[in-house]
Amino acid sequence: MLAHMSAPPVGNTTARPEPQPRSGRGRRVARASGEDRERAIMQTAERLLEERSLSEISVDDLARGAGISRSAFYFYFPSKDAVVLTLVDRMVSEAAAARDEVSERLLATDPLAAWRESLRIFYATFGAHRAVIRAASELGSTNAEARVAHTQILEGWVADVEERIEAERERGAAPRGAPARDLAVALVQMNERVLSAIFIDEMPAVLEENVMEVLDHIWLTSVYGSPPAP
Amino acid sequence: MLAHMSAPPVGNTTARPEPQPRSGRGRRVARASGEDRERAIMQTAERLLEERSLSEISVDDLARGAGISRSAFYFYFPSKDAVVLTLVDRMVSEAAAARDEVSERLLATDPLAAWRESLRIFYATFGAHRAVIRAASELGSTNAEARVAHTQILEGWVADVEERIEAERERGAAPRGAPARDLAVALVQMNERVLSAIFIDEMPAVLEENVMEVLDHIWLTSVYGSPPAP
DNA sequence: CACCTCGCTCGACAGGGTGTCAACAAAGCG
DNA sequence: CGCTTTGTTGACACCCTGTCGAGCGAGGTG
Repeated sequence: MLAHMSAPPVGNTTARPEPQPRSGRGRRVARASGEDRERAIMQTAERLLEERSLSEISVDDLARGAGISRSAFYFYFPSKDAVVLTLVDRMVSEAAAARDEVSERLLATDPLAAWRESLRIFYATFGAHRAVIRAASELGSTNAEARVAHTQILEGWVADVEERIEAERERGAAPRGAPARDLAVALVQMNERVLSAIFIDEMPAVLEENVMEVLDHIWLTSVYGSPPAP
Repeated sequence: MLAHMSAPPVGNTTARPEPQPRSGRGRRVARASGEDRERAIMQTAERLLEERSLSEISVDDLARGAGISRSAFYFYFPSKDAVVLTLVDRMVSEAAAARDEVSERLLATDPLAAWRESLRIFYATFGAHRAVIRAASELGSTNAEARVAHTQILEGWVADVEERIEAERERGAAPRGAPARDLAVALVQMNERVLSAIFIDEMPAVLEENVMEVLDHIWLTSVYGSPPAP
């Protein structure tokens, strides 16, 4: 394996001589003023990402933005990528919390509303951090750790959706058609793709004012409907 | 705009002092043995991309693989990215030709079969060049020209799908539901995402043996079906 | 045949980015 | 007060990219 890629893997905290116990991705243990600097770095990152893409931002930019030297940056994060990963973590946790709340509230009483509400949760949460979404999708193509995280996140959503589909089939509300797991994967991936296209200002994209209607339509018809006979 | 990104934009052929007339993306006008070298570079690229990601391949690797020096490489292509773009062009043309053939043959007589066949075309064509797909998706996140090309390609497919949906609605075979254009965008993007996940060995992914069934299902239910009443 | 153009090749260079290190400063703390 | 922890820094060693001027060799031209 080559080790000289332009965006090297991050976070193999184990193989690094750490003077202090660290949690997760190179974040220092909570202590004193260093917390401020760390926050400053993350804020700078989020701010710069609103203007340019991740590959157009250097460690130096991040450091200067936070008022420290480039080398000092490495005291707080092992790499530029690690900063983005932290930003993404935060955003994903936010979405997970909101989704759990919806499941709790609607799943048993009104499944159709639960589908719709869940879709709206992701739209709202991720729509509020478009710069982070853009960076995350960029990261996925170069950074192995990012891909692992991405996999875990999707896997969680897929499992949740699969379970709901099975439940609807169980109670006779949805027909047994395509394999539930694979249907779930496809729908989750569609969501991801459709929403990020909108957030990243890709073209073509679904008109933002129609996106919830369209996603509702595809999810509900494919879960509850059967294809036409030939 | 900063110009010091690690993967700089390519192909602005206009702003470059070209000694010879060039067509498209820095490709030389057809002539002598240079053609061989150019092919050698492309072959090397496709071969190396089977093993490592685009960012792990340097211009030097490509040049050495083709038996020339790094500087000589720049005689043939303005950048690493341009090589990939050329590879992608080739693949997309292939898919376009196949799709046109299907439209011609099935669209008027058997619309349902036309949907199914079209899905299979993309699966087969792109599945045959997985390394290129991987590289293309990596390129999209850093290279502006790649994004433009991507947009044009998708826009073409979307227009085609939208037209077919409208036609089915016109003749009363499909219900008028979600806006046809937006439905088309969402479905095309889903395809792209689901298939590349499979080809790139992402996880989670739809099981490859189920993918056609699942895509058929989602396309047909969402085009021909109506969502359940609350 | 001599010449010259032109396609092609190369080494060297300049510039930018990354990650690491040893050394230094300042702030607790026993 | 000395020692450790927490920050901070400049310098260094690399890697990669894109450009340039100079050179080489084969084919056409006079």
